[in-house]
Amino acid sequence: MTDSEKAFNALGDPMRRAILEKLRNNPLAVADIADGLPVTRPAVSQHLKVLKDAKLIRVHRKGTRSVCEIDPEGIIAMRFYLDSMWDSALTAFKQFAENQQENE
Amino acid sequence: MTDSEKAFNALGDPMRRAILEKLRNNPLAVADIADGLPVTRPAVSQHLKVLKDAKLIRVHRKGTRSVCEIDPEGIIAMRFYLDSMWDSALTAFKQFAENQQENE
DNA sequence: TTTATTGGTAAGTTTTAACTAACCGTAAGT
DNA sequence: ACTTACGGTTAGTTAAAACTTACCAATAAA
Repeated sequence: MTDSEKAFNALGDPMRRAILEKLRNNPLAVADIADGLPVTRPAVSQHLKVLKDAKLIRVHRKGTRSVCEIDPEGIIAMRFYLDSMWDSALTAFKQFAENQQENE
Repeated sequence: MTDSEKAFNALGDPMRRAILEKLRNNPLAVADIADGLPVTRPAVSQHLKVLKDAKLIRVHRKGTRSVCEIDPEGIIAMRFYLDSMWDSALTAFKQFAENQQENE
């Protein structure tokens, strides 16, 4: 499975998007992420594993704490996929317009 | 729910990504989309509903056929979200670097 | 060396969503 | 008018994945 596939799978879940939102402005420890969310800390821990595997976050130990921050790599992978899709769509529209003109 | 939220939910599913891939280069009718996919046509029909609601595809009737094509609007919504996330991440990294320098 | 703090993991349950089978409606063709 | 092609919808089933509880390991503080 490619990075972008993993990333799309990961961000398909609203809770994981909420987690990523929490990390938008600053790195946070796991407990801080879980705080305020309507799920238990183990659930958050499992989500973090998925986000990490999709390269949407990076984690580094700081004593007993696991500090999480956004990883640009996953974001880039998704952007690349979307840009490619965007280009294809534009090309398809252009071709369609040309075909229309032919059949006039 | 916002457009980008719907779009992320929609593309979270591999089958829906496969469907979008099929539409990458040209519009297709429902049966043509279902052809080759390992699921039944009704399943595809339900996926198309989700994709349409997320503004990732547009559908227009042509006789008895429903012709589907990529809708740029949903793509744009996701790109916008990712760009915003990207900006935040960069700013956060910059701030972190500055804080590091202070504490030297 | 005890005692918190922090967080990862496993087992089992619950919930969600993907899927199929069956059915119906509409438009074209004969 | 009959028939075929094309697709949307519903009900019910199945499969996936999100979640909780319980437990354990590692670090830091007392």
